[in-house]
Amino acid sequence: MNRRNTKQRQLVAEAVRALDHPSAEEVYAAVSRADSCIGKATVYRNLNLLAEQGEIGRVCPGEGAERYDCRTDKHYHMRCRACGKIFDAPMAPLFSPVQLLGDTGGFMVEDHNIEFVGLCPGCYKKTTED
Amino acid sequence: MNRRNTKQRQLVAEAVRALDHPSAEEVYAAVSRADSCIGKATVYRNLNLLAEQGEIGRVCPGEGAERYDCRTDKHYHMRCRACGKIFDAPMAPLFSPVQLLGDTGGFMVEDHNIEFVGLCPGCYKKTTED
DNA sequence: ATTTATGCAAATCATTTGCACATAG
DNA sequence: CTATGTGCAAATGATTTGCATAAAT
Repeated sequence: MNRRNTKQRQLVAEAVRALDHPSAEEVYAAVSRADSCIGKATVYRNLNLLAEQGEIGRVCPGEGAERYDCRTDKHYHMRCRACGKIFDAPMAPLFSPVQLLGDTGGFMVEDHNIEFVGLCPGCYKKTTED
Repeated sequence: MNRRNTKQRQLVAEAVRALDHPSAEEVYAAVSRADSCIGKATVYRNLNLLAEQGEIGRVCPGEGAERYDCRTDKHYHMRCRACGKIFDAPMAPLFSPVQLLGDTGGFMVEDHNIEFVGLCPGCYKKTTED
């Protein structure tokens, strides 16, 4: 399982870094501009691979398609319920959130995520423009 | 839009209450036992309807299919990364989590969710049985 | 009687997989 | 050379939708 450095993989990694919390579809669109022959499956495969290797982050929103993240450090997100866009939450990760839990009944907590949901500036504006 | 009280809707609501954070598929399986002719679309439509009306809760896990919840009060969940099952987290909901946030840059936070991820007792046992 | 709901099948959307061919190391 | 990766099309899984029919009110 020696990973190779293909042009396609590089393009996918670059796209994730250039875009802001893109979906696979958005990465595909961006990468297609540089290499119009690239297959969507290749984009998906490389997103999974880069995420597994810790080179990019993966965001699993409560709603909508997966998104990818150039940041790989622990942080939380805010999701706009109107447009689905993801934003970094301005909040330091909880140091030891497990201390907030009572008796889990034997459930081994390994990780946690916090998602804030609301309206991004653009979508909020639209709701007040009526 | 006067909602009707159909046998199917009752069965779906009962199944959500009888099961523990079931998926739509699990609700369908349970309801099929009482009414073998029920359509899967009817189950989905009623789950959505009951959730919209606040009669049941909906859990959107970071991974895996949506799940439904007899509890409708605010609470957090723990998800087993091995079997996908959802458990209630023994933790009081944060009173005002928005206070934990810095400047959101105009993002209007309306809600938040916390998901703990790990291994449930059963799946943890399996990992140590080797 | 009317309107809301159902069952079925087909459609949709995001993602993965099989396979023959291409290519990085 | 040979394992790893690619492009394509088909498969998958969860959920939604269109439509003719059924049943609550």
